[in-house]
Amino acid sequence: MQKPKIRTMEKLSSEIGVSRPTLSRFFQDPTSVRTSTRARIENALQTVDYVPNFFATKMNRKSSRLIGVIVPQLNDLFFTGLIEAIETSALAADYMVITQNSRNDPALEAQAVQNMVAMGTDGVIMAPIGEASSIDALSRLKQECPMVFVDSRLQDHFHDVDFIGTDNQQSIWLIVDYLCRSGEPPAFLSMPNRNSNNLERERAYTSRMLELGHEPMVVPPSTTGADLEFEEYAYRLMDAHFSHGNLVDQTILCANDRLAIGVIRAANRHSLFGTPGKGPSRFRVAGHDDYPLSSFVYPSLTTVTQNTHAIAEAATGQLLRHIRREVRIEDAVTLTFDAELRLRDSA
Amino acid sequence: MQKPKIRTMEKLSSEIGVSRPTLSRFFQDPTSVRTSTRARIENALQTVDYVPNFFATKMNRKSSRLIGVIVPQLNDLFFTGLIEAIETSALAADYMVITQNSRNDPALEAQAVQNMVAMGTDGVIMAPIGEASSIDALSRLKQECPMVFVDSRLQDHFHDVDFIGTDNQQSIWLIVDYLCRSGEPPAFLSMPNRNSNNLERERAYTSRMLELGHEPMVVPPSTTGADLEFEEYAYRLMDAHFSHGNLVDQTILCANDRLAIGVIRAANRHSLFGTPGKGPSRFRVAGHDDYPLSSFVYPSLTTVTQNTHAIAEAATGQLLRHIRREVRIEDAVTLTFDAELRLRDSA
DNA sequence: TCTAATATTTTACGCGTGTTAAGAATGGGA
DNA sequence: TCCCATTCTTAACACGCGTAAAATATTAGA
Repeated sequence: MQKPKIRTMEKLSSEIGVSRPTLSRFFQDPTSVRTSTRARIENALQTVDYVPNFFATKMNRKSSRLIGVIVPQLNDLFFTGLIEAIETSALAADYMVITQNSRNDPALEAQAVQNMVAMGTDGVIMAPIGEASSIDALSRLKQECPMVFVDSRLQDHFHDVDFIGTDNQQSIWLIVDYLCRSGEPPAFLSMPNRNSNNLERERAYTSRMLELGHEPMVVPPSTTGADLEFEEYAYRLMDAHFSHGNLVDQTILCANDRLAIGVIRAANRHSLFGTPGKGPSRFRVAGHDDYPLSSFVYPSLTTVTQNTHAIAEAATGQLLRHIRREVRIEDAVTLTFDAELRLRDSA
Repeated sequence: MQKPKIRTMEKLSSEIGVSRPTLSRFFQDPTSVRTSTRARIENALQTVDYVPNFFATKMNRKSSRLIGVIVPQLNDLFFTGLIEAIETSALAADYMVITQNSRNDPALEAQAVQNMVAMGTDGVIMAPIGEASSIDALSRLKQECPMVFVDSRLQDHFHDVDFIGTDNQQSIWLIVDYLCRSGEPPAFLSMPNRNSNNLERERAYTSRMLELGHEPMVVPPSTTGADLEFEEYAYRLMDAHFSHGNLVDQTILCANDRLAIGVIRAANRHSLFGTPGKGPSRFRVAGHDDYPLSSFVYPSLTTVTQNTHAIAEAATGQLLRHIRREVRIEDAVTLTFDAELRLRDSA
């Protein structure tokens, strides 16, 4: 019942009766050997247990056929969606994906980068932590293999690195305009951490509000709780405000949907979405990203979409072009996808 | 500004003036070389760019110091939480974690398993797809290195493999008892796919209902939509029921929180949670798992906890004991954690 | 200053596969 | 049947580092 285990290609070759180099070529590309030989090998493989040693195959090779993906956290469905989509594209191009989680820790991010270098990845797709990222580690990676930023970018460095993400100005203007024409001009709630999305969205909010003749109002971020999940952070912050009667008539535009989900919970706790007999409420919330669960909260969240799938595909495509040297590094590309309005019930 | 790049330990050794084997020992354990030598090496490393080749270091070594983790999907915060916790424990024991996503596809799962064998992982923690899992691939893995099942187990095989998860009988009884004593006995909504959790929970529900003298009622699963996310699946299914006036007075116990979140959306759409002026509603929902977002939906979800952190730690600990041969394979362990009730507003 | 213990170097081989070059075998078409 | 283009075998080297044994250097203690 147990198939005999063969541990090296050498033994396998003597077992089958073909030479080792032929086997080597077979495993890299089965069509590169004659049909009859291939059949012989494939038949033999049915009867034995043999798996080529991963490390040995990657050792003496010009290309590792490995693509690295580094994300700042895994407990976020935006990033997991991104990873899955990247994997799909990469697999289609016959690349294996190695994922590393930097956990919002610059040291871990640097470590992840070093692992990529050590594994000789052909390219890396990276969602950087933000301004805390180690410039040193990233520049080392950059000169080692092609890389592409997704989701967020580093503000003052790496202008020669591609970026694929959402056009925050377009998306924020879209939602700000909608909110302003449908009710009270919104206040803005930003993320506790500082990455480019946060800054760009806040800036876009402020400038658009001014253009529309409204006074921008940014909810002061809490100094504590930066280690919390977004939902919990926003919940606590807004719960405190509501408890003091602050912001209860406001429209709140959140830097992302996960914050908005926390705000909605706080608002529900304080019955801000209309108490029976007290007439329609004026409190509204809107988000940004179209998080997978945004349509499941109550009231369902009005937001603007972030096209995870398109971003992942574009990032992988651009990286592959770099790997194939079909594009020069000098021509750094910034590819952003337009957001669409998702009108639901929260605003 | 650019540090000179050294690509091999050989060159680095001649650069620094220590022998290569000494360097090799230094990288494996800095304390294994003399303090003065270590200082010399560490100083030199400041001035050059060198990172040991990952593959070469793993090649000729008895232990790869790699732990594999295979999950059936990434777009689920339960699994991402599990992965993060496993990584924490593994990192503390100086192991690196390689994660693979089987995407609920038996072929991909088999491929993932094969990758683990190819990389010579010292052990694998695996959340199997379920009954569709490839028995062949898994048994090959089992005889190659220690493995541990988490979350779900394979019903009719691998009784000699450890399992760490939640005690479904205890958890379901807990929630069934609560629901029965606080209102109408619940109906049961199960997952579209078939893994051990699904079956165990449904069985526990049925048996407990009978014990309590109630008629069990399992909502017939939809034949379509098995490829949907749980929330969407449950939403569509229940929306159809509610549209026909079915189940609108029921208490629904869901096999997991993600289903419950979909049910809540459907219920909200049909105003099942009490319309102003129509008196309190009888419709209730409860879930299972305490999904990170369950307290953020409205009404917040009553559920039973699944202790992700404890499961991850126990699984890693058990795997490490196997790796260190501190425990024999014959003594397969089933370690389950008791659930606790999380009473919220939905039931 | 000498000895013993410890630390390091030298030397050598091994890991499993990629890769190349030269020659041998094979197969298809004229 | 013969020739040529494929395909294969053989042989050898390469990859970057782990590891072991023996030789040498360093250090501590007397």
